[in-house]
Amino acid sequence: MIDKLSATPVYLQLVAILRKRIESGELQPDRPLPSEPYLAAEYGVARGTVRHAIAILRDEGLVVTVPGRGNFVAG
Amino acid sequence: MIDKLSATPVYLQLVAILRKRIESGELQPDRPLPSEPYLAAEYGVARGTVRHAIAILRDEGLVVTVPGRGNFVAG
DNA sequence: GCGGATTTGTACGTATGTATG
DNA sequence: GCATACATACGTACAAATCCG
Repeated sequence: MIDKLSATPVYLQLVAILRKRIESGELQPDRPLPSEPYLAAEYGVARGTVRHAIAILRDEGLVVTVPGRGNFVAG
Repeated sequence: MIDKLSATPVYLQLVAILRKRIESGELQPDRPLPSEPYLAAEYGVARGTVRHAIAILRDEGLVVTVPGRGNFVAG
């Protein structure tokens, strides 16, 4: 999934992957994304990199973050 | 300047400080801000915290970042 | 053109705090 | 109280871009 040798930064690769998972319907509106630690383990990246990617999706309005609960696909 | 015990996160305190330095005219349009390592040392915070604050000012359009050159007050 | 210095960019790891369930 | 999850903050390392001698 993630190519750490690519010219595209890992966090942008992750943005693209998560956006695809959302737009494909695999991750559905009002449903939580996998937790940040889970995504970090799933893709073999640091949690900070996951947070960087999610922050971009949040800016785009695709994701809503709720402290203590999780990151949700915008409804 | 920075109160690490405040309820206001350090990076938001830094946003307020830098915004004031810009709006007061101390930091002038098209002139560079002090470098990130310099600001980090000046305020006794980590460089990541400085970058967090600058990213917000960039989103607000007050700062323009040029890789390899520096962060500039929007002209 | 080359090398070194400076500055921002990316990525990692760790620790602690806050909110929720 | 405890476990889970996000928020903040620190530190480190290296890459990439720029500039200058």
